[in-house]
Amino acid sequence: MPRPRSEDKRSAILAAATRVIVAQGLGAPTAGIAKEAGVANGSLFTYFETKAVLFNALYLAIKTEMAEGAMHDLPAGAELQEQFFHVWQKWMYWAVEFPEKRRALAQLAVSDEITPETREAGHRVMAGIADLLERSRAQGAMKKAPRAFVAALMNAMAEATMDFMTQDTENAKKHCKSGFEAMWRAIA
Amino acid sequence: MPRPRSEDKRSAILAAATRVIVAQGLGAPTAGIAKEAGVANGSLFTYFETKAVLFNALYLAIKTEMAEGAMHDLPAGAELQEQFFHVWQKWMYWAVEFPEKRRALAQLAVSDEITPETREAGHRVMAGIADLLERSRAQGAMKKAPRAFVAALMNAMAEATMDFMTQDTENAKKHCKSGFEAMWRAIA
Amino acid sequence: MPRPRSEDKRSAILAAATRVIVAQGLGAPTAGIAKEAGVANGSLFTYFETKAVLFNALYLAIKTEMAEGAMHDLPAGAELQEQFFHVWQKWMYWAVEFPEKRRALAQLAVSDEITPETREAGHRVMAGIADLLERSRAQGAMKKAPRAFVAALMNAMAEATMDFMTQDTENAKKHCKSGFEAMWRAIA
Amino acid sequence: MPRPRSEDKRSAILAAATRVIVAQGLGAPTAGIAKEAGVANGSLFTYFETKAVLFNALYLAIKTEMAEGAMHDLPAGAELQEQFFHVWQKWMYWAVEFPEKRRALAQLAVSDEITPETREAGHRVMAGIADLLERSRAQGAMKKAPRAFVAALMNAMAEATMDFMTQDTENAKKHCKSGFEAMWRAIA
DNA sequence: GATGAATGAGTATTCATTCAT
DNA sequence: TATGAATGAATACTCATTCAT
Repeated sequence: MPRPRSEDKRSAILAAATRVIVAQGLGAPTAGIAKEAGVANGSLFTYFETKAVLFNALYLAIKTEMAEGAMHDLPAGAELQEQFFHVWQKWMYWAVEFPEKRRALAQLAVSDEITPETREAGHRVMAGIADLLERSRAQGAMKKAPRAFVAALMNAMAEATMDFMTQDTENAKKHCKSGFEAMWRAIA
Repeated sequence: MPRPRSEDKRSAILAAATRVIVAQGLGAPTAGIAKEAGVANGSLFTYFETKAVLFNALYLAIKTEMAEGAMHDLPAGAELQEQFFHVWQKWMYWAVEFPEKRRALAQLAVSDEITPETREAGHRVMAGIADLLERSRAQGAMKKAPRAFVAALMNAMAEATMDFMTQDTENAKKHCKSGFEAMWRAIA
Repeated sequence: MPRPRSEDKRSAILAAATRVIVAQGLGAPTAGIAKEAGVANGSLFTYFETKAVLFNALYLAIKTEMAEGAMHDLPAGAELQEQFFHVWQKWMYWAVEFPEKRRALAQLAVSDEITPETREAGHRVMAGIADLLERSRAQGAMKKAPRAFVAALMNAMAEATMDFMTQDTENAKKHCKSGFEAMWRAIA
Repeated sequence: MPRPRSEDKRSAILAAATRVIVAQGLGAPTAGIAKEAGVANGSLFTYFETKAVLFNALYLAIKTEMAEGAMHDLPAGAELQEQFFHVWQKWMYWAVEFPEKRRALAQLAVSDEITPETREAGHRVMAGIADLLERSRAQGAMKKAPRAFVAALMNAMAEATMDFMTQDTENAKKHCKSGFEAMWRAIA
């Protein structure tokens, strides 16, 4: 695919979109995003054909970054539960560190602008986590439940935990652990 | 003695809004909602001052109905876990029976049109479920976690279960039970 | 012409319209006028078929009242200039006493809702003043100018004087006299 | 280097507004003005932020043009009365030549959309005439009257004269002179 | 006659996208 | 390629008037 000249400008637009979406929601004018990014409003459309394309790209970019954050430094040799907890922790702390990205992602996730293809790509990007989950589930209480159901439950619990950690950063560490344990009890 | 304001018409507008929101999202034109309700587009505004007021009213109406559905026929004398499962089941089946209401509610819930007051009222309406949860948590694995965190986890798991049941109605009953058990393990 | 039941209500509407027009201009909603008058919005239309009809009626009512105020107690036996000054004075003081009526009248006068017929009727109502003017003009500096032109000049000067008196009520008496003298010099 | 904002387009919008206001009043839709100007309806708003801003700009533009018309070719060395008559004549003939501009100005002048700042700017633009008037008044019959009052009287008489000249163009010249003389008698 | 709910045409302004420069 | 002016479709809400009660 032919990339437009400046990768910097592309990133600036994505970063600006994140900020603007958090502040004003998905209804925010593209002109505002362009301004925040320091480019002319028409230029936005040389990097992203439509607003929807921009949103899909942003969704995937944030989700990718989140997954990479979570899988970073995975202790491959360790016990399964320990590996999972490591990932969980990185995941949660990424969310606490980049609350704007997470909030933008949350808004994008419920939007009907995000296509099934983009959502599918989002899942693929999370494959590492899904794999851990799969191995944890296989012998546990939910061995008979469909894996997608279990994944949905884990995700839901992860989101709830992130929310709580972000709201009450003082006790973030405690909530992180307690959320993980609840998830592990539920699923493994 | 003019025509009195009609409760029927109010309900028709709420019901129409539900359908239209599911089909077109929150950006749907008020004119479309009015048409779907069979009233003139100006009439919508004699029942709801603004679009935002309509959305807040709808959010609360659906949430109230959902809570009433869940708490219906509660076996007050039974064991705690049994009571909770009863409520859980009614709750899930309400969601399966009225998927449009649930989808509309989900969209409204993430909208920034819904005021904190409305959200607060929504919580009050769910007090019955919150109370059961509270009693379940008090002696269990999460007795030290903040109740709001536990409530958030339960809600998240409930939503995930509803989604799954709605997607795979054939096995709805199984998923309902399995979701409840996971929740109970996690929380009680 | 068949009069509606209550003359009181009709007057209340006219009075309310005066106040509302001053406060909000001619674009003010009929509903607001009705409310100010203490009647239901539909009732306004049993007294005045349309908003334009109401405005025409109000224009004429105020103009009539103004003319009657001006011609009151005319000293029929006196010198022409004295008679004229008497009328001028009454006219100006009516304007100072009822500034709202005058402001409403001013707005109505420039509106294109007021029909030529209504304007014509307004002139007839001012016939007494016009007659004095005519007698004053006939021998004076403007004896060759069309009477309508002279009337227009006098009116314009009268309006300017009223404005000034209303703005600076402290010196109203002085301005009244000075305005009259200027008019007399110009016209007689 | 995008298309620069076009001064022509701005003027076209002002000219179109003049015509449309005369034909339909100040309530005329902006879409109509845009169409008359030959621009898209959104374009109107790149030149004037709101309808009110457009109206204020138009008021000032017409008033400026009128003042410039009146003060053109002022015979600076001549007698005061002669200078004044020169200005008066130019002023009146400007009004006769551009009756639409004058009618639009009259409508705008009574509108409450025109801000005090704009009115103030309008006065400044007429400073040349005000100055002549001031010099004429200083030694005359109205030397003791407030200058604002005298200015108001002159303006009122000027407006009345313009109206009459426009209505009866055949005798415009005569009315022009006769109006001036009346004004001079009244004021100087 | 009185009421106020019902009607639906009407309108300023916004905004994604295009395009002349 | 970058710019920002140009475009015109889209939309919440208002309001004169009508009409059921």
